[in-house]
Amino acid sequence: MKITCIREEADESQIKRCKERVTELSGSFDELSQGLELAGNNVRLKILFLLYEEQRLCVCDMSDVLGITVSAVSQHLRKLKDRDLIKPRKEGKTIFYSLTPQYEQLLRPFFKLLEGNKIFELA
Amino acid sequence: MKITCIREEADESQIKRCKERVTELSGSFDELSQGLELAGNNVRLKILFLLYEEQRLCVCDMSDVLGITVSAVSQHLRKLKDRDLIKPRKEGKTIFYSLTPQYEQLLRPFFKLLEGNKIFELA
DNA sequence: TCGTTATTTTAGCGTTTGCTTAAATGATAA
DNA sequence: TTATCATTTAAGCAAACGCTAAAATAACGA
Repeated sequence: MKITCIREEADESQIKRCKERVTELSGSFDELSQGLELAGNNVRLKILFLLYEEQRLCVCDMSDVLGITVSAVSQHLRKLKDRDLIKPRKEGKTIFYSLTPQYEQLLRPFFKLLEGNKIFELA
Repeated sequence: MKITCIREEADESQIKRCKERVTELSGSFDELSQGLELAGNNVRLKILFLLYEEQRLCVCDMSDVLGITVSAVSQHLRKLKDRDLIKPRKEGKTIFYSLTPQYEQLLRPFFKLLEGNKIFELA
């Protein structure tokens, strides 16, 4: 496995700078990429957005809205919960999920775009 | 497969509202989730951030910086290019990649957080 | 207690991902 | 042309993903 590519005209100082940057921000890359990976699934993005608009929903209703089994939704919710994107709150028989404040804030720019159906206007 | 969950206390109007929302924003969910999925990979997030900070880099240098083979980097770049997150530009023997303006803009909030190593401050 | 309701967990499956190695382009310079 | 450099593509594989169906919890009410 040849990892190091030595271009003749490579800018060594740039490469060094980048390597240092990647090292020092390593933890942030891990944290953020794991969050984005969760939001980067079609079903989970819908769940997150619906929680943004509706404040709270239970597994049962999400299953109905999204047209997949309760079990499938529950498995998505576990992933989101494990990484603290959402939190559960029990009320009577039912468990309602909500966005955590920090991810509501982090993802707000995207929710705003979705809200206005403005995603395609990027292009 | 039982998709519809009828809770006794379900808010039918809320469910109806959510279904309509999911339907009308369907295209935006697809578009955005596909973009986030790409940014939600550790290696690709680093690539995108490095392009944000350095303006342009070639496969060869990224391979060096990230410590994976040129081939692996090239395969990530293809995915990013296919969805218009980045664009190639040939200069001499070398192909330099840059962020497209629309995704530079879309992802800027995250780049700003990364820049200051502020991801953990979310919690 | 026994059902019933809401949810989670387990098992299993087909598909997709990300990587490596090796082969294939493409383009430049001798 | 041939050789070399930069990059991409193909093949193959182990691991992860997302789903369903079925079993397991958990908690409430008759």
